[in-house]
Amino acid sequence: MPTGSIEFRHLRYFIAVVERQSFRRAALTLHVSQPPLTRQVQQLEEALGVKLLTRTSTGVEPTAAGKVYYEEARHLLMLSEQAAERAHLVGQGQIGRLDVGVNGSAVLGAIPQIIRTFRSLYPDVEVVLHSLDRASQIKALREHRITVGFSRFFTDEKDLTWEVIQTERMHVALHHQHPLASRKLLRLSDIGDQRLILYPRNPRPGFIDMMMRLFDRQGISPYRIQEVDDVITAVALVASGLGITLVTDSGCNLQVPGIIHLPLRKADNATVDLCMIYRNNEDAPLLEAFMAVARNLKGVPARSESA
Amino acid sequence: MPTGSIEFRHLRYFIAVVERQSFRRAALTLHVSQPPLTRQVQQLEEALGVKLLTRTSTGVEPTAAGKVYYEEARHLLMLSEQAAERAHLVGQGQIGRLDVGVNGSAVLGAIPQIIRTFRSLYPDVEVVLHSLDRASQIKALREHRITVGFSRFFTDEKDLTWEVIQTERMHVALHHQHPLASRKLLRLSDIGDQRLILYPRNPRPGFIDMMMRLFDRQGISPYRIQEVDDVITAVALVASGLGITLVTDSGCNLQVPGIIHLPLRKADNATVDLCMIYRNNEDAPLLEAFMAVARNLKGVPARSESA
DNA sequence: CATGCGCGATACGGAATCAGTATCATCCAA
DNA sequence: TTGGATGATACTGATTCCGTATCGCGCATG
Repeated sequence: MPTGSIEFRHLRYFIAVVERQSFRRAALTLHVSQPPLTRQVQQLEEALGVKLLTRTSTGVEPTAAGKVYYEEARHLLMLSEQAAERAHLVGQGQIGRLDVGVNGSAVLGAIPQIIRTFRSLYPDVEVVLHSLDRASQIKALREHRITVGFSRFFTDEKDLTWEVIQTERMHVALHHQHPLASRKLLRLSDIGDQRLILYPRNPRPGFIDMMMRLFDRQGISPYRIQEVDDVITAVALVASGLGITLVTDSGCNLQVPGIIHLPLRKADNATVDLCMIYRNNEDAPLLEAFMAVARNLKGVPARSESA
Repeated sequence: MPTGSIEFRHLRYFIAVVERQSFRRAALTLHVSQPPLTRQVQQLEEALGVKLLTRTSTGVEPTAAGKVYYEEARHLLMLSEQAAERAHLVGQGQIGRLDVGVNGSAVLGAIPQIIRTFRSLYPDVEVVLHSLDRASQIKALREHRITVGFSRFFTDEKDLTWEVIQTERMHVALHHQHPLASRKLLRLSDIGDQRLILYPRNPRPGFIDMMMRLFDRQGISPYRIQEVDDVITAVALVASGLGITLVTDSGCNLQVPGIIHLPLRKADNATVDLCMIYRNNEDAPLLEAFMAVARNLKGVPARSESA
């Protein structure tokens, strides 16, 4: 039946007294006078209902219970310091866990480099990747299952913020025996009548719709379009000579035998963004650190990874 | 860089606020007003150098650091309670460790029963037996390696106390074909001229010297004495027909084929004590409990263990 | 045997801390 | 727009804690 509440002060004082085997000597190291030590240890003994020290004329000696509680008290103080240290580090974003939502196709781009750079700067942070499409990322953000998401574009949401991390130019991927393969540069009008393989089929609106808007802006109406699930399928079909497709800078990393990539002329503005989305007013140091890394990679071409 | 000292109060308040997700609700359960909670949590945040809670209009929510520290704080409070409980139990003598010094020959007597009874009363106390001769027990007591020792007798020491636990009568162990084997009762004078096997050879003074004093008191001078190391060797020699020996009540437990035990008449006062020794003014609840058990077994014949 | 020295325990006054009351700024909902 | 709830703040009273002075006690020493 504990009378008063035990506080860390009791433990600190008791430990000092045990270690110095004397109230007076402990008082010196603690920079307090001796009476408070006597009182605090008395309070501790009363709270525990056990005599912790045997007072002799030459000093003090812990009882059996005192020896046990001494070890426990030291352990508690150590754990308290560790807990404070841990909380501090988490607050600084030095340790912890960061859940990132990534879109299937965007993973090929700047994301690997962002994550690699982040992990080298914060080696004690666990980065968990969640493969989620755009809508799922927004849902996961609202449910706090992820802290940040990546996709090609986002719609405005009142509780979320998104920003463009990177803008990539589009390239045409075609078979090396294709009639256009000898060109150095292509324009959108060059491929309007080609058999176009676009992706992904879902979710809509998506990359396909962005491209269609680009064509539409120039009065071009592609009429031979095949929709597939992902960029890899598209490239595989191109390698089989079934048509041509459009890939980003980073999509060019997807090297497949028999396929060549030709840039589209700048004037066509055939670009696609990589966007990052997160909750408004999120006070997460890890997110701040991660966003700083991501923003620093702006403009760094995803292709120039010297492999 | 912690400004003030963290106390358990900070942890208790913080935990309540996190669990109730509100300063006001936490104040109700803690039976304090709301402002102290605000201040204590602020102090905690300042000491840790981290914001632990995000204050919203509907209540509070822990930050990443807050979640981590909440778990740590709960753990710390739990450990503190456990430490208090443990120290209390140790103080009550309910748990702990008791180191007992035993003498080789005395182990056959009341000691097994004492320890068995003690262990059934205090099942969570670890009883450690140390096989030490008389001098080693005294040394071990002074060095706090054991808490209590057992032997046949002790010399007075200013820092130690000893008391008689049990007094056993001596019996004569002899071969069943021995000429005296037909008797019901023997007197010391009957065996003065017999071939006597006594023990232990070391340390001196010991059991042999006690017996010799007994004979001397009656003007008997045994002249055919063989000293061996221990009671077991002595009994083995008796079984081989090489002489007779003297054993205690408990020594009769050492049943060997071909050997019979005959009591010595009471008038000869052929008895031997079992003594217990411990440090003066020892404030060890375990020792008190153990001594209580040992004293209660006084007069209980060691032989009457219904096997 | 007397005495000095060191130890922890105690008494009391002042300082620091804490808790309680009243109030404010803010946000959300009706 | 307004009412209700939230946490933060200012100020005052109460509690706790600490420091100085002193006591009683045990042990060593002359």
